[in-house]
Amino acid sequence: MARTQGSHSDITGPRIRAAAQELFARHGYAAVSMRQIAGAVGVQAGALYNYTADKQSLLFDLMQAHMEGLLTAWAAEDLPEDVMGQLERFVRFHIRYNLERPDAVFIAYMELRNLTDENFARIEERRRTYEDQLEGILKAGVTQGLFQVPDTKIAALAVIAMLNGVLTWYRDGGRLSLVEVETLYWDMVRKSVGV
Amino acid sequence: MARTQGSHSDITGPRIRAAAQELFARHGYAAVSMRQIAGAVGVQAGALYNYTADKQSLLFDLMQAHMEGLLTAWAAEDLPEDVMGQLERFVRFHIRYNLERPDAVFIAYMELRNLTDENFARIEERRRTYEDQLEGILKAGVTQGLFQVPDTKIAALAVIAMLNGVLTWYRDGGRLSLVEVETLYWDMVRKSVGV
DNA sequence: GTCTATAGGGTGATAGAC
DNA sequence: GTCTATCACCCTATAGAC
Repeated sequence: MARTQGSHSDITGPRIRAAAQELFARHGYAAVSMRQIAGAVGVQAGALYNYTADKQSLLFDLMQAHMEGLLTAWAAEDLPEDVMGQLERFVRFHIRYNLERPDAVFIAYMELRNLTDENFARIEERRRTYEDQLEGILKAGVTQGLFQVPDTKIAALAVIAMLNGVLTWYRDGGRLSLVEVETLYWDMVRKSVGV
Repeated sequence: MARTQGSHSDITGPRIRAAAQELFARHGYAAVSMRQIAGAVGVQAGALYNYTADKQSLLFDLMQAHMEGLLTAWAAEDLPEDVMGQLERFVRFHIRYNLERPDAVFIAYMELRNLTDENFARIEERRRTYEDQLEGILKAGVTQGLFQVPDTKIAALAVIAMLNGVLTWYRDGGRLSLVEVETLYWDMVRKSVGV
């Protein structure tokens, strides 16, 4: 069957999501118009509505896809037996995964208040599930007497906040390589949960 | 001299800044209109322009005032002689000061990309000055052999990012008191810079 | 599937009356 | 100092031609 003129359904959708992700990350969801997104893709604004119900769905789909990707990638990690090794794996995984997709991470943290209540609850549940992965490691370490952590929930939040901070300053080709950054943060995390 | 009817210059200005701060923190700068701010204050939109040149100045003034207040308050702290005591003071000061004005802190971290280039540079300089306060303590501790910190710049950023994380979950009247939170974080920071 | 055109309603900022 | 009215423009989302 011959292609209809101007028909690009298989590539326009991904290009819209890519353009929206970059623009939302740079300027913020509320500051970006559907016309800007369309312009970045090279179509008219009306064409966007063949791929998304509305602007809110575009934001939610990006955040949802990011959280699912994060959880799936962590679940696919082949973890070592020892808890200390698991914690190191988490630290390195988190830094590396987030630095590889800074726009998606930025949106996931900055645009929560632009979600509808229902969408917010769904993203929040995914985020909590991720935090629980780290807290589980900390709890196991406490049980085994390896870690000295008075409050595993707060410690998990503190570690993730610290690791997320990398995104605000890391630049490719900067003073430190990715592995050096991982190692610096792993050193701080390891000591912060120790005796 | 008798008051002109409807003249409230001495109180309307602060009320506009307070309303803008709350609305910017809750919904984001780009999502809040001058009409919304005026409505919260109880005036018409045109009246706002007796107090601010434009919307951008309103945002910048809030951020600038916050950064100056933060630096001034830290400078006023009566620091102990020992470096370990100084680090503890910084941790407790940062958590307490920020939790007392969550809206201002939220704006200072979330709305940087809505500043003009010139305004961004001025805020960024203030932020860097604050980070330098912490890095100075870490450097002194390394010199004295009290701290084991391979990279004081990264460590300062990591500690501040960790402490800022408190803002995302702390609620008045929650499971932990302010002092308990301070102590939990101080425990983690102390260990993370130790040997 | 994309286009043009448009509905219906916002936006920041200003002018001039009081 | 605040008001009302307005300018010039932008917004999301939809309808119907091609």
